[in-house]
Amino acid sequence: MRASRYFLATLKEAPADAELTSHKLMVRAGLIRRLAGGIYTWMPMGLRVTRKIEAIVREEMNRAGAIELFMPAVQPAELWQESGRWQKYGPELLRLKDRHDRDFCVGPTHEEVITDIARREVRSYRQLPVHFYQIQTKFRDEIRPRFGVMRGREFTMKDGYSFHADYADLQREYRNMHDTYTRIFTRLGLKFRSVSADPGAIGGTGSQEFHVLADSGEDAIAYCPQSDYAANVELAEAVAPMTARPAPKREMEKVPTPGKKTCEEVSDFLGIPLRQTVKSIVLAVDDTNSGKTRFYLLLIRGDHQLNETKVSKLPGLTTFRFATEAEIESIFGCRAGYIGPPPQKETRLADLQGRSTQDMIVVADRTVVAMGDFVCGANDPGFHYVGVNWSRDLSEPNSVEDIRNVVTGDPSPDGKGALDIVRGIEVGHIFQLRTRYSEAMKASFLDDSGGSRFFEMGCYGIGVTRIVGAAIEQNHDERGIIFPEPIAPFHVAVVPIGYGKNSAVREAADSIYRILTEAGVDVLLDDRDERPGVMFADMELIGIPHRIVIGERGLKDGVIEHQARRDKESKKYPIGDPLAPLRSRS
RNA sequence: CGGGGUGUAGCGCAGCCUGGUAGCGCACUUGCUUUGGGAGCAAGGUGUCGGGAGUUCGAAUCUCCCCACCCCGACCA
Repeated sequence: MRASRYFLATLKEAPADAELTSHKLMVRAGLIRRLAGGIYTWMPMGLRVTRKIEAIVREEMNRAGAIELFMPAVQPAELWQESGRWQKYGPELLRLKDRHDRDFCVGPTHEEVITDIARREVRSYRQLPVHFYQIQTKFRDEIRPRFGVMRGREFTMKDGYSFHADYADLQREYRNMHDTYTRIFTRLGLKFRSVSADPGAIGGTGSQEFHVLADSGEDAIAYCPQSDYAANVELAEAVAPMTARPAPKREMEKVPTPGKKTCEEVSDFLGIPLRQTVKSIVLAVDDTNSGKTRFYLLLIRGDHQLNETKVSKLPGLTTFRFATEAEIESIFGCRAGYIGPPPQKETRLADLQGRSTQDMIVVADRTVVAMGDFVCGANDPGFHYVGVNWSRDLSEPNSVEDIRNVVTGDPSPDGKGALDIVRGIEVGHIFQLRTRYSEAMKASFLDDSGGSRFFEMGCYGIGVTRIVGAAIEQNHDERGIIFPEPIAPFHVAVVPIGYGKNSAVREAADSIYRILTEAGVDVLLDDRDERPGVMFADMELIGIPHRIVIGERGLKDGVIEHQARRDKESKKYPIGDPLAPLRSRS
């Protein structure tokens, strides 16, 4: 490709709305342009990158035995009502009506459509297993789209769905996909890790995520360096402390803590370690049938964080919300910041609107029940208790659960060492759906004995457009993007100096361009006759892995200069074999 | 959804407090010079000052409403 006939859209400055490095670089390099919140045009240079990713994904999916098809982006509501997700999916599902006032949605995923295909087309176990996939545009109306293409509303995804006669065969394909995804991300040239994950909204049982490792990642991954344990922090189990609850050393005492609301503030103020404090979180569950609201008081250690995913899995707490400020005050008689578990022997703290702390269901984290002489709110504005102990000062909690995020140093759930935490960007996810959709949508086949059975299903996704952002997030420097070779828009930039006025340079550049192109190399010839600095800066910003410079200086000695994107300096090669610098590395 | 912030030329910004008819850098156009790391000089074009309503002799500037975008938060215990 000749730069003069292509469309470079590089920018010296990034738009002010771009925050994340990869987002800024993608806009500056002219890969994308924003059309609306979370909706982007893929400019020619960016499209080349996504196409290369798609090609690798497609090749590996085909190799793994999956079959490509293409499903509609717009889907009728009926299918979603059948699966129950028309109600469940919530506002992320972009709904629309056609001219006949019929309901449709723009597909955020395609389980319903593919299950419909399977129940119509697949009737016999002889047709199983089968794995369909597509590479297609999805739309999810994110609450807060951000980070450019990383959390966009419209994005490209490879989604595959497999159908099996029994669970064992589903597990076989699930492992096959785990291997395939590992191959794909390896081929893409990315540092990644697969982790156990929460199946979330899609539903089903087993699931693993593939994360590109990057400090700016939205997800936290807990892994054990001593074993192969790795899980999303949403899921990673915080095991109960081995140590028994210590015996009380001091009496419970109510101390003034004026204006100190957070555990950090109280800890600083009292000079007591943060890990000796307990924070109280009030959750509410609205019972839609009775119209009543149940309240839960969750207790976690001051330096820990609540894990909402774990909480939502507890019986009765599936649909929890945080209590409002007003609800907290009416129960505890004081503002959040000074609330705590109700001490024994103390009279009911408040009885406003018939609520009191005695009606609360107290759920303590596993760590908290092993604490002694701790600090918590006194349910009196401006006061906390110190030296609080279970049994002596407080009734035992109604239940003890794992409700916190694991932190660095926590024991690994497999008992083989301590956890470390890194950040990642989720670019792939594989699920065992089992019969979640086939049962809901009555998708069945006849087995070898003539009996009707529901399909065992798996589903497997890769965020194609997100990979572009993740790859850049992982590979960049102060000059711009450093694309891994397999996904770079061009493999080599040929930069002639003085193309417009020096015929020797021009002829050499044209010749090298021809040789490389004929050898099947993706070349961008910068024939714009710009000043060298401009061309160098553009090619580096775009992140083209190799640069070959042709100038009057080198021609005299019969050499061209090659510099890889990460190299500090260039190396000279004889002009006769322009493929040599690419061969010696690759 | 809640809170905060920002909307002025293609991009980045100043001007707003204290009202007087819009500016800087980059980019763009033309010419000359220059050409191994984002050139110099000269000339030039570019705006519904996010939208609407109001106050005023006069509004980018003050007031109100709306919209868009960005950030933070989602009860902080």
